Amino acid sequence: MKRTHHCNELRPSHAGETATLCGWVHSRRDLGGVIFIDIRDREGRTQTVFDPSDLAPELFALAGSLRSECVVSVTGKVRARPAGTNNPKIATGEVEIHASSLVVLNYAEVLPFPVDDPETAAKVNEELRLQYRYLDLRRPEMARNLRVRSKAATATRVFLDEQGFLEIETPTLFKSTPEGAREFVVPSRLHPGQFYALPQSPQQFKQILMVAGVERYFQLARCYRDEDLRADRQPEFTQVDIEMSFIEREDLYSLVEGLLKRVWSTALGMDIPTPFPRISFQEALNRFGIDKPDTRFGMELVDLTEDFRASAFKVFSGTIAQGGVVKAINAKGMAGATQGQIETMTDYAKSFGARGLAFIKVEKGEWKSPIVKFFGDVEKEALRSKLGIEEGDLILFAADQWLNACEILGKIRLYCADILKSQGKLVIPPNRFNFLWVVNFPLLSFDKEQNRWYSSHHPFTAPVDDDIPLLTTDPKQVRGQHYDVVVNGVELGGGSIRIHQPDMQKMIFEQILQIPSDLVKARFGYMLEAFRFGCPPHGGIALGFDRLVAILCGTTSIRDVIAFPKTAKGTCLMTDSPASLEPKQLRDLHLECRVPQKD
RNA sequence: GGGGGUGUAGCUCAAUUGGUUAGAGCGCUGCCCUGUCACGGCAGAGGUUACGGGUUCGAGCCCCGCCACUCCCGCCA
Repeated sequence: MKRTHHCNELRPSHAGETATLCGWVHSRRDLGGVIFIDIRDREGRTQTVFDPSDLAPELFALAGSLRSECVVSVTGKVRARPAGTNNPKIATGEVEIHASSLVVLNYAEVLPFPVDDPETAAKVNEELRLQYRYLDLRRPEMARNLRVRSKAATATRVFLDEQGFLEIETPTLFKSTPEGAREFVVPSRLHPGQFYALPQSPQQFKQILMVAGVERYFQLARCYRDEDLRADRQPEFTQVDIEMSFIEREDLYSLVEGLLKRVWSTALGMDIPTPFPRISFQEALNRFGIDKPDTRFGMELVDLTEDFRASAFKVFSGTIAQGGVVKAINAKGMAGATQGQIETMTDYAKSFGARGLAFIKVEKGEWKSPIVKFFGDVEKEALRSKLGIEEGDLILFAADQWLNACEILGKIRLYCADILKSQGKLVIPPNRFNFLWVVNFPLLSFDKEQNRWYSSHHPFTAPVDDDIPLLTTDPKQVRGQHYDVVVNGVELGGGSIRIHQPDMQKMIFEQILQIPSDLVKARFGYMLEAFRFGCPPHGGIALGFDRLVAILCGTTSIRDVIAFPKTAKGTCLMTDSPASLEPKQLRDLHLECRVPQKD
């Protein structure tokens, strides 16, 4: 049975050699007199031929009894195929194995769905694919995704090792830190009534490792968040977690640029240009209406506030008088938008608290709009020149406070792009990767309901040095030393330079975030204490590894790049988890369930 | 927690306004076939229309409930 070659290896130069292939029956073509069986393994597939004229009848019958996905070992002489019978579709298409022996290592029952035909298999209900994940993963596209993931992980480790980083594991049994994401909780048998929590990220450990003098740490860290799922969010996911001492922001940018350059080159053979453009949070919102802009297409937001400050159209001028702004985008080629599409966009606007959505359709040389009659000639001319209005355009307006107006149009911009893509009017090459850094986020945001400030990112983020005096006088204006790396409108990761002075950290916790002193001590006391014993300045980043691999693989769902993902309700259809416990297990854990146990 | 979509043969899908025995392709089973590679030909089996109620002379289709999958909002420091 010993395998001599894999199924993507044999070429005409091997003719005359005896070879043994092991793998799955990909397809069987029984012509009555001669049987062709394609053997598939992880690398590819190779045709074998069973010819009754030189085979024992039992062996020929055995070949005839095979069906799809049986596991076999076939031995025979490699030979060039007869003239005119080459198969140019596969790499081994010029040769075949003239079988002299066949061992059936295992039979396969009829499969619940086909794995041999990519077009059919790709359309199979995901529920079924998840239930029989081991079959789904046999499909070449899924096998390729696993391989890309492995390549990306290895490239990451090699690159960071070259850069002097140590890979260090941190605990997955941690404790609850109620800020941030909801946590998965693990009961303790040895400590009745006490619980571990699975970490939402190794944030605190990696900072402690800097205090420990590690200087350069990384980990492909599994993280856990008990929040609702999305196509790009799973309850357990993997981060490339990085932390470095004695650095400033620029040091980290160039490290991550080098890392991503290496990953793209290893996984896709592509050179991505570095350094990445930098854009401030302010500019990202002003131009794209979102803090993770997709810059692969234009349709940028245009500010019209000054043009409408004195407008007769009170909806605009009134908003401006109250400190708001008027902005617009030009969705080129969307004048034919349907009533339903306009309504969807209006609903977006309303979900942000706007009263409605103003628009102009430019059709047959006319500006069709419920509001254009309120505009003066100067205003119309400003629109025409600033927005570059032409036949077939759809202009969409937002008049609101700055952030709201930006976010409304940002949402609509992406919606319009999707429509234009589906109509073929906007074409984005699949190998286009627009990386950029978004920087200078506000350190703090205000929670109106609770009447207090909270960290935009997390409470360990250092303020920009120049803004430190503003912490007590004008917190809103304080910029954080936080950065996000974005590609094609996807937030790939984020991080920051951390606070390394214990006094500053304590001040942020207690005075700015208004966390009571005793709570700070209970939750973060060990950290503040650590900082007092010689903490180097440090910073880091966490990259969403699943998202990164999904982008490399050209898919929008990270389920396609995770071997055994959870469903949208957080269950595993293959293993049927989560599941109930035996009463004894509950007793051992000192737990009582108030919900009837499902079997 | 909220909103949208889907659920019909093993798989992918169809089924006019609520109307006869729920169809097709692939797969599967049997027979035939010595150069196929989406092999081909002939024949055949296969259905609790997710599930539970209701309306109706009659429900795959309409109504109510429920389950699963999925997308989005909230949520994800």
